[in-house]
Amino acid sequence: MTANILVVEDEPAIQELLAFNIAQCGYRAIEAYDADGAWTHINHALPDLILLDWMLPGSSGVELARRLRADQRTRNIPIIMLTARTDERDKILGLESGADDYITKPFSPRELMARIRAVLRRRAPQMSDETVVAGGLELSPAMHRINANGAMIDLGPTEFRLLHFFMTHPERVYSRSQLLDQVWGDHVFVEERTVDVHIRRLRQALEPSSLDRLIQTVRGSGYRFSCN
Amino acid sequence: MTANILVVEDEPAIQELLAFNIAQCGYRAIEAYDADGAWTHINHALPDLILLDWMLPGSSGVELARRLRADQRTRNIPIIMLTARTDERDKILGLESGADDYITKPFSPRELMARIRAVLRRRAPQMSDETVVAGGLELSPAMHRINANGAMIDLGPTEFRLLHFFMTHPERVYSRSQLLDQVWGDHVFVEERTVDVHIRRLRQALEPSSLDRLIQTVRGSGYRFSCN
DNA sequence: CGATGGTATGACAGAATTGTGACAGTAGCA
DNA sequence: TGCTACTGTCACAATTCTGTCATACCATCG
Repeated sequence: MTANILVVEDEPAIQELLAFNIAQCGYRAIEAYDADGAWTHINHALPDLILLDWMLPGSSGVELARRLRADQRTRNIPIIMLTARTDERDKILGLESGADDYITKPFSPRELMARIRAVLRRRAPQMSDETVVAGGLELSPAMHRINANGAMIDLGPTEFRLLHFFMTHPERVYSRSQLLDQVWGDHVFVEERTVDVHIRRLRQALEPSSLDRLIQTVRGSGYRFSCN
Repeated sequence: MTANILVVEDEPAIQELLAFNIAQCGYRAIEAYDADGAWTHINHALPDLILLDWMLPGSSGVELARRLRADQRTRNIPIIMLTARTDERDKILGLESGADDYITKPFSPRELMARIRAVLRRRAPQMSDETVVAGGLELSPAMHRINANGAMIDLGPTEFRLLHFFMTHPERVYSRSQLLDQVWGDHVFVEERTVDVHIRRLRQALEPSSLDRLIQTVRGSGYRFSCN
């Protein structure tokens, strides 16, 4: 899973340092030098994480962070703020504006990478765009479409993610809490029984195609998507 | 399975609330009221998770966290920090000192338990997930499935655990009380005869594949799973 | 051969787990 | 702003699982 990290930083030297460390860790760094450049990149492809400098030419990093939080598409992208000062007020402002974490320059690359990993680990896994085929179903994340033996099936966002997870992890039993972690994200706090309800809704949607038995209950353990 | 959670909290009311919720979730709460008490418990038996209050009499929670991280034995025990303040700076400090997660009072028990589960799950991925093969049977804990010469066998939770134990401990006789300890857990109180009933149910499930003779009765001693 | 102690089996009620329909709050959208 | 669709939760129904008996069965031994 190579995550794309958008680095918004106007100083080339630091930009380069960050890019080097990020690449070292197996992630891909995308460079932006101001808020406008950042938006361009974001509109082109949503990054998995944004490393955002507090001081930017034009509009500040905090402002960009606010804009990111206001937009539905970018709302859930984690942000780590970078600042040159140790000014405490900056920390408060940065975190209030929606940043997930915060680090001051000069920082040790090791600490930064540790935080990046922590933030990435915490976020809900991203769904790839590849079409998945399993058990007579064809699911295309890009088009948000499901083809069941020629019939189209419409699902809500949650059921869609749930089915996508099952289709990419077939034949294996997942407990309710594992499903919550994988499909809802491990920072969400909902009742475990909520999973049951969504399983039911998913089965209900698959029923017209007689594919509802693909999702099996394993009493005492959880649920399983089985192609047999 | 039942994880021990050390709760380091000086306020009895909160201690009790935490203990109640932890017990509710099936974990065991161990109580400590200060850093020294915590060390005593830790030296006695390593907990699976530590719930640590930020404000403690004597040395602070952060200090205890640092000490835990410095010690080889306790380095890998996950820590969740509790704090009364909503000051984001504490969050930074807490995470820097080695905590795995962080929660502010007042917290919802549900959120706290969700985090506990998440942390425990991250740290301890399923242990014996490996497929076991013995006596013409193939048992996969991950899929919660049993393959008997191509035929799928469905078992209830108890029979599944029983068969899993037998397959991982073949050719040896176990008494009823040993089986109760190993399969049911050594804290439950059930009649020894109950084992007979579950043995029968297991044999019944294996019968269609003519594999019921794998489980042999040793009169006066117990039962044995034999591959011959 | 019958007595004896241990084991197998079928039935059953209570416990535990899961399925289901309803509902209110919320978020997205026009 | 109002409308629509989606979510999470609950209460209750339906199902399955468990532990315990009572009884039938069997090996062993006097």
